[in-house]
Amino acid sequence: MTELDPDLPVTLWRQLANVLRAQIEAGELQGLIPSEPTLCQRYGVSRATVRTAKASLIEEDLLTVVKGRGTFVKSSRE
Amino acid sequence: MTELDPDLPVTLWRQLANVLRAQIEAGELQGLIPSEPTLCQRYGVSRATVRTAKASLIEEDLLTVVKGRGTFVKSSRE
Amino acid sequence: MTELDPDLPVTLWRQLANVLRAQIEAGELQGLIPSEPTLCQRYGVSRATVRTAKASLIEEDLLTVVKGRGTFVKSSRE
Amino acid sequence: MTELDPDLPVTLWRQLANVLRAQIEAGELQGLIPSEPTLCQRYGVSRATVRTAKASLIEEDLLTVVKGRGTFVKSSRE
DNA sequence: GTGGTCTAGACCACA
DNA sequence: GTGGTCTAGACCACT
Repeated sequence: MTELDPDLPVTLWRQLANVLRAQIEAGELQGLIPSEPTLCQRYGVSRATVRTAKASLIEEDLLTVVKGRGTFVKSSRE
Repeated sequence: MTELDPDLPVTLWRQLANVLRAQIEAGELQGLIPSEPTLCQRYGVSRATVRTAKASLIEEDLLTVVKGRGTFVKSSRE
Repeated sequence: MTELDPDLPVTLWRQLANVLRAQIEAGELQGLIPSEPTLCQRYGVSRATVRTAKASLIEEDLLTVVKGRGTFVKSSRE
Repeated sequence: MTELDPDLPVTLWRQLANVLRAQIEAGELQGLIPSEPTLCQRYGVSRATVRTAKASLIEEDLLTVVKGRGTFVKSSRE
């Protein structure tokens, strides 16, 4: 599993966004992505970090959120 | 049909309650109101949202429930 | 699919219970069984018929109900 | 620990409200009460059940909520 | 075939 | 890391 490094001169949320973006572009992450608590545990970061990383990917139009359902990788990708 | 907007800064159940209240006051909704599953479909929300909206209108004394029969607009309205 | 016959001198719910019991004993029905509305559609019977059939299988200790989750085939079967 | 019984002819949320009310009146529950997920685990119920129970105690003016902080036993009790 | 209760778990706003 | 809102869908009691 890709690890995040708090000692890098890059914010944790940006590292996490990079990791997730890479997984999406590699097709490893499709459809419904893991929940926020799951991502917190998996990458050992706080909820705020996960949310900021997700917000940045939503801004990039890579993710979309459905309230009460979860967060999904945008399907309109080729 | 009145639409609900998940992006408004007011909860969905409150929007739904407002819509139903307006229909009741306009006399468009009388007697037996549509069932909860029907309201779910019509407004694209979950049953919990429908129930919360209805609970608020019952609290306002606009609706009344008859077990096993359905929910009715209070007749003591002029 | 096994069909139920309203013209038989056996109640529908008993026919349905027999069908389900056979499926359980054949191992075709395991774990979570279909919901009540699904069974209604599949066998073309009313909700009451499904519930009576299920009640009889629960009485026989073949099924167990978990509120809010569903109905399960009893695992303590060998 | 007080147990809740799904088989009693009283709803789970009402049983839970009764338990919490008794603890408050006995002084066993003071200040910040356990979080909703904690109460879910402790009493083996869903969050919706916990929330309904809490809503009834808030209605009774036994509890008060501070957004983002938690739920507290009303201090104006002697 | 209605409303009543419940489960499981998601994201959101706020501190 | 809390409570707030929401989704999806189960069984139950009653008519």
